[in-house]
Amino acid sequence: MTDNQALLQFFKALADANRLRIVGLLARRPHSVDEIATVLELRPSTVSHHLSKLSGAALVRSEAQGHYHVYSLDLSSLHERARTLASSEELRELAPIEGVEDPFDRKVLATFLDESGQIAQFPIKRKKFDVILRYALRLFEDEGPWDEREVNRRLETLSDDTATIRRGLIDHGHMTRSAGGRAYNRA
Amino acid sequence: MTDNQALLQFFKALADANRLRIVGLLARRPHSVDEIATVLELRPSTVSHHLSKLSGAALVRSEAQGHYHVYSLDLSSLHERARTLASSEELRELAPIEGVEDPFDRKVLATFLDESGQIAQFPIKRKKFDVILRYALRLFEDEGPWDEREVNRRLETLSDDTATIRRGLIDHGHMTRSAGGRAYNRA
DNA sequence: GAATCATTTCGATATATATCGAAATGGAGA
DNA sequence: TCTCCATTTCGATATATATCGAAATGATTC
Repeated sequence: MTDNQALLQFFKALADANRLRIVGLLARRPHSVDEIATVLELRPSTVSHHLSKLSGAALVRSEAQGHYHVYSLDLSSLHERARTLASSEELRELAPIEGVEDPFDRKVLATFLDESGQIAQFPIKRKKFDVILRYALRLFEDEGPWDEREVNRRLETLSDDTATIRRGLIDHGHMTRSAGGRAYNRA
Repeated sequence: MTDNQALLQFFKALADANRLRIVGLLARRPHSVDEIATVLELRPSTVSHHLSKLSGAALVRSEAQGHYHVYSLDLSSLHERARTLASSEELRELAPIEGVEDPFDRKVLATFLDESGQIAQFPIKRKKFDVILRYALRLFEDEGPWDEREVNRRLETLSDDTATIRRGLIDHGHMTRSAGGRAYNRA
């Protein structure tokens, strides 16, 4: 389950009028299935269905007490989601970068690329900068070597500051230079 | 449209994978319908459908630019909802108090009553305290007068502190005493 | 171990809605 | 005014899901 799937499940769990009413009840105190069914005038089986959706989204937790299952609200989960909604960075990650599987890479790219694919800002941390560099390497999957003008031409699709990327690719060992520095190759 | 309906609409708007992706795109920069359709590989009519749902929840706003309609994310609305999720008081209001129509009264009762109907805490502000008192008056809809023991017996369903309510009912003019203070009547 | 009780699961049905193609709309530019 | 273009609306269809009653489950109590 990816983060995005979990977030979707969260919203689906709350996208129902009766489930919102259940959350409202549990926000006051824990309730059993039967109590909820009585107050909301629903069948126990229906309430159980709703609770399983809320539980799947980690919004509620249940504890067995005698014959009853007592459900209570998981506030920490709610607060966590509230933080996501308030964070522009996390929102950007909702639109995944095509073809990047690794979650960390996705997160970094979502943060530092704008939607047109341009690098909005270079990461300071080496590990994150490396993600950008590996992403840039995708532009060089054909047979090398390439001269500096060609390298620049391709890197321009990522940023005006081609020099920073080019230097990074060399310094981080993703590319090597030969022919007296005039020819670039993949490492 | 009540607050709760609006909140439901908000969650429904976000309870779809493609709409979450659209939000992710708009979190980076404004997009036209056609751009979104291209990136997400959906028909423009489908994207338009989604945008109208997001717009109905006040999550996005659109501006006409030439032939294009440019949609952008309404962050203030998102932040507002994030605050709701983090507020236990607002969550409690999701389960309405039976038979109370006035929105202000509902809010006050949701805040100061626990689900068992007990008064969790007495409001300081006179206006809110008055809501509680009017709620307490529901216990006296039959023919009076009632003696103090009877008044207390009924008020016990609301709070152990029957004296505070009883005094409030007199002081705020909802009830009067007669027969030398031994008989209580509705004002 | 048997009976009881709340809860869950299952099967069925009705409603909601995501998606598309086609047609309508409405502005911008000629 | 007429044309063009993106967008929206409409109609149709397929999928998802809310709800219920009945049956199964599982734990507690006698």
